[in-house]
Amino acid sequence: MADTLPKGYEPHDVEARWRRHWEENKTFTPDPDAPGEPYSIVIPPPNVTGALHMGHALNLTLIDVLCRHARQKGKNVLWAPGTDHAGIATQNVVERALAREGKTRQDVGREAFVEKVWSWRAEYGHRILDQIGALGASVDWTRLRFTMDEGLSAAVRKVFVQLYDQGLIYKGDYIINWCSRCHTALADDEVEHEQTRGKLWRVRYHLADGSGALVVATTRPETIPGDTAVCVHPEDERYRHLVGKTARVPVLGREVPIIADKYVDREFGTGALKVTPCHDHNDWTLGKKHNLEFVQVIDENGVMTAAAGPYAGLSKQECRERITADLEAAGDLAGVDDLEHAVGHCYRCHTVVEPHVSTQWFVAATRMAPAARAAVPELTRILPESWLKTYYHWLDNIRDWCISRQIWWGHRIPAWTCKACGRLIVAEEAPAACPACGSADLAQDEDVLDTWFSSALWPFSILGWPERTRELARWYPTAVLVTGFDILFFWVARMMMMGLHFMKQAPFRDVYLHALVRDATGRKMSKSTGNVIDPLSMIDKYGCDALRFTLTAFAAMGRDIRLSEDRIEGYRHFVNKLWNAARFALMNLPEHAPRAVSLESVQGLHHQWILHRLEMIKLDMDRALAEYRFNDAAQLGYKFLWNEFCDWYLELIKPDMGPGMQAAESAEGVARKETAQYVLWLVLRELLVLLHPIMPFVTAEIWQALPVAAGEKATDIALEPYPPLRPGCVREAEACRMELIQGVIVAVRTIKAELGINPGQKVGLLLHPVDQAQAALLEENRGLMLTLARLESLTLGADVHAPKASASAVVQGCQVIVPLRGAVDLSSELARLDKELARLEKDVTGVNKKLSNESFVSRAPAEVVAREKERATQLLDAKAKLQALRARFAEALAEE
RNA sequence: GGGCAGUUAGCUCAGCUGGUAGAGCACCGCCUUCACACGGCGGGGGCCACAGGUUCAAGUCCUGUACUGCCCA
Repeated sequence: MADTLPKGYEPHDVEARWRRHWEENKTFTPDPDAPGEPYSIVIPPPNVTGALHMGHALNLTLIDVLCRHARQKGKNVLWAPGTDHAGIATQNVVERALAREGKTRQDVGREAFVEKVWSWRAEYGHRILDQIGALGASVDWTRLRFTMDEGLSAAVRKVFVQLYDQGLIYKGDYIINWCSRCHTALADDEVEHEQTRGKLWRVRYHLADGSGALVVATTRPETIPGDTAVCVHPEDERYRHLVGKTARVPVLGREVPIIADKYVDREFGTGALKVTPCHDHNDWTLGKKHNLEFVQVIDENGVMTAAAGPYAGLSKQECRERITADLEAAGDLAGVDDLEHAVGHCYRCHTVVEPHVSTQWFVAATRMAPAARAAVPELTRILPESWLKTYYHWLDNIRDWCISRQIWWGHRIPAWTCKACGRLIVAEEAPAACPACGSADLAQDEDVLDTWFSSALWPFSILGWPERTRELARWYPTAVLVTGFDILFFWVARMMMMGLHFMKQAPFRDVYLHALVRDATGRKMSKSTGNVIDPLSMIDKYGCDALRFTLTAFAAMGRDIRLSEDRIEGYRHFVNKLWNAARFALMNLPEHAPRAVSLESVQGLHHQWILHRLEMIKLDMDRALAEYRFNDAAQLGYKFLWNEFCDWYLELIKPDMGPGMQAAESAEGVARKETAQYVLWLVLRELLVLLHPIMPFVTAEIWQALPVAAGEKATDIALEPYPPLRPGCVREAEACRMELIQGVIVAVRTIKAELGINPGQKVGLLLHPVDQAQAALLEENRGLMLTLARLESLTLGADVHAPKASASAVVQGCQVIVPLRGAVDLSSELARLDKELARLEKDVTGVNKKLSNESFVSRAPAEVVAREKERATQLLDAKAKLQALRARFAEALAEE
């Protein structure tokens, strides 16, 4: 007997030990010059000061499954880890910490503040990395990157300068989304629209010539001072006569033109729109188009400007209240309605976003998008395909990307203005003097870049670009990007643009978008709802492998995952099952690896069967993972281990193993035992390798406990190749024969259970086989049935007849008869037979209906018809036999 | 308003290219069988949202309806 394992699997020590082993041995650090097809994945970099949440756990688990599987397939795998500086989010965290000391970032100053963020990062930055390790992620820690690293920052500057020189980055006035709390611009997709209950005010605008008025509808009366036009639909009969006239802005009295544009929705409100170019995106477009005046009435703090006249100095909210009161007093408020409408919020702090005109930097995304669009699906596949349309739609309607942020934490924009002559200088390094006038009095742009700007370079910047490194040559483009669909725009599309532009190759062959992890009732997990399930406490409680298996098993393409703690607990049982199967194996294996036997010619139906099943699983699991069907891969492993390997195979080999069982100490008995040991050892080993990508720790632990050849040392399962295929072990016929044996065993168990016979009580069994071949098969495998059905005797042959008082069943045409004695409730057997007969009857009717359908027989494929006919024959045979048995039994009952 | 998903057992979900509806959990019996009670054996439970259509055959393909969710405006 080999080493033994503790009775229950205890993940803590095991996980810690293997983590250390893999890190110390640099197991997952690949050599760029090593052979093997390159396979690389970049980590979606988490926020450097963040903490691991369930979304990360899902993402990392799926990537890890792919990477470990790719290694098994002999690929040269690089999984590069790293973190993101997360500009706004990190700055907010540090600002909050300052606020606790009663200070603002302005109090400490820019330089000191940035220092503070760096020390914050030094203190908390390792937390998320440690958590990635705790999840078992097989990343290459030697290639850890951070978006603010010197190398990556240099890449950012180089990209910025090149794009600027190519005219793809420009500076300009534009209406952007402004968060007055974060005090910064936000990109379009950083604004979250939420249905909000608001009001729709109907305000009367008098015509300047005094000839009347028109009523305009607005959700934001505080912007009235900024109005520079009133707009109606050109075909709107109600207003057509007014176009070209002039209206007075209520309260302020300023005159503005009445214009016509098809943009106006005639159905909405009154069909007349007030135009405030500085405070609404669509109005901005209208203002540009119609050459309107641009009047800014709200500043970047949300306070009314001098241009707002009597309302100057008020907050937006105060202004709204005052102005509506004033309108009412003047009799120009025509009405107020409730309205449900979408209001933009900052995705970081949830403050209502204000459209705001200012000078910002932009990437000409409109010009870079076409290449990113054209790359899909030819160069890059997006999976599930349902996201294709969304990707196209976004790129087709893209606006230029605002990349400047008025914060301090991030890559400072590499642009300087000469204070002497006003010349703008864009350069990778700070220039010493102005190239135009020679002045050394240069001021660097105060803004930093959008975090996603550096993230967009991630697939090549972390490989060393712009240096022409071996890593870059070897691992770009990457094999697949695995990420959540929520950052398809933020990140994926932008990496596509940048990768195509700078590398001339799309950054990934595949993009696999996984679902969001939700709570058991389908709600998004969030701290405010208090429904988060913390992955680390789950690992602590149930083990990492249980969590990973759960996430993998639920990762069906295109669907959200509803997670609850008891699911994880459930899969812990699975981990434990594997553990105990291994314990059983160890108790029955020799000290050293069992002597090999030829698997292709192995004797014993149960061995042939399990080897056949193993071949099927290898093929199916490989295919499932190649197609990102993670849930199928998990399911295959689960069912094979539990329902085939444990439930049947381990039970079937017990007679081969044990002393006192059939395996006598004869030469034949020894041979049987050795065969069983070898097949058990081999199947378990290969099964461990198959499960390893999903459950790295428990499989590693069991693997090193299994016996190896004398003089050899246990290897690391993480380095094991995918089990080789053995076409010679594929045996459909034997698998079908095994099903007969299993069917007989189940029939006996069912009879016992339903007639109230204790499962442990041994009974006699009579079998009347359908033919000679079946008889031989049953005879050969009588030992299996004796043990698993718990029989005291087994008689089989064509001359076997059922005693009147016996329970019975039919399996593959074979009559299964259990003579009854003692205190057995006979009526329940009659009920059981009737139920079985009814079931058969239903099936017979169904098949007959098909077969009697003329067009089915003539039109369906011949093989389908043949299969149905075969089925009909079998059903009728079974029915006839069962009816005869029932008749005999009924007689017995009558004689009682 | 536009787009995309989803609707299958009490719950959570699988069902790829149409051919006998599945799993896990929950439930009901029985079992301290020498790997595992985090276990074993057996069992009940579904007009596959609704209405049409294509087909010999539809959970699966098409059209429409009704809810639910997400994204975009």
